[in-house]
Amino acid sequence: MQFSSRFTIATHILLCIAMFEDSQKVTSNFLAGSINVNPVIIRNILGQLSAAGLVEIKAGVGGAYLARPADKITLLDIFKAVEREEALFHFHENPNPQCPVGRTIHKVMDGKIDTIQAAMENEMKETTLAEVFADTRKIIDEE
Amino acid sequence: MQFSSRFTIATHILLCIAMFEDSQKVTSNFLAGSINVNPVIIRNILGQLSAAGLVEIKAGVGGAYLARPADKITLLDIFKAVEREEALFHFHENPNPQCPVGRTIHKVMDGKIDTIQAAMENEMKETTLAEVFADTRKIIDEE
DNA sequence: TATGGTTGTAACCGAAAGAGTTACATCAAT
DNA sequence: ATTGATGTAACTCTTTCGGTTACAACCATA
Repeated sequence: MQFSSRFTIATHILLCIAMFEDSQKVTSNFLAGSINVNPVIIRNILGQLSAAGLVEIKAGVGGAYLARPADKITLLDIFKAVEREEALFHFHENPNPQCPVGRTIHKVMDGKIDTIQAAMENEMKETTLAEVFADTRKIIDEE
Repeated sequence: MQFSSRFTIATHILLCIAMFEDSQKVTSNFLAGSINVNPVIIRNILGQLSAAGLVEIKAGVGGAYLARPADKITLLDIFKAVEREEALFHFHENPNPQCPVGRTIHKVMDGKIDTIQAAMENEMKETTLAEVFADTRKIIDEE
């Protein structure tokens, strides 16, 4: 299993907006060109980012803008905006209650799974879009 | 996206083996009864656990046994045994190299993604089968 | 107010993977 | 040889992702 590419595409979108929103209108077609996917995919992800309050989109006239400063957007915000809301692990639903292991497995494992998921999310919370943007800017300036 | 239920099923399998291997022959049919899925699914996962060196299976006569002590098996061992080997995040493949963001996004994000994945795996490494087994035993004894 | 560039979405398609099942060859102790 | 297991191939069904076309709705502005 893998997370969908929506997370990296969404990050790419936000970086492009941060980089270009002051100098030009950032449309789904413009983003599609940079990311190299179909504009509809961009519009769908952009819609998710908008619903999550990370970007503002000008309907009709076009263009996407950050809805709050880049240092107030973490990778976890991006991740939660584009990944379906659900538990990280799919638990087998119907263990046999007549087996001692079967009727206790959920009690024992649910907490472990939560801890594992929390470890991942805490790590994502550590990095902001502003940091990623600074890294990007640095590499570009060194070229 | 979600991890498949193979991880929780595999953990369930190993707990059953730890619980019952001394008192009875633990076959795929027995396990299928406790987990409440088709025996073929058990055999496939058991095969993965065997390939990873976590269990030994007696062909012909039948029965599965832990290949090493439960305190030497971590949740990460189980996870890696049953999940396809690959990166956690699916990165969009072909960002446009003519866009400054497009040509730097991999350099910037690859490391972040590795760190996130490592955070999850480190957390999984913290818990052993022996601990999960002890928790299970404790709940059963309190019933 | 008509135009034109955008966004928002519905409706598809194909590929891949998970979950489940049946069927059967193979194995090894008795 | 029999018997109860395992190993595995083959198939179905469902869901999701990634991709695409098509088109309605939107709105600044000419």
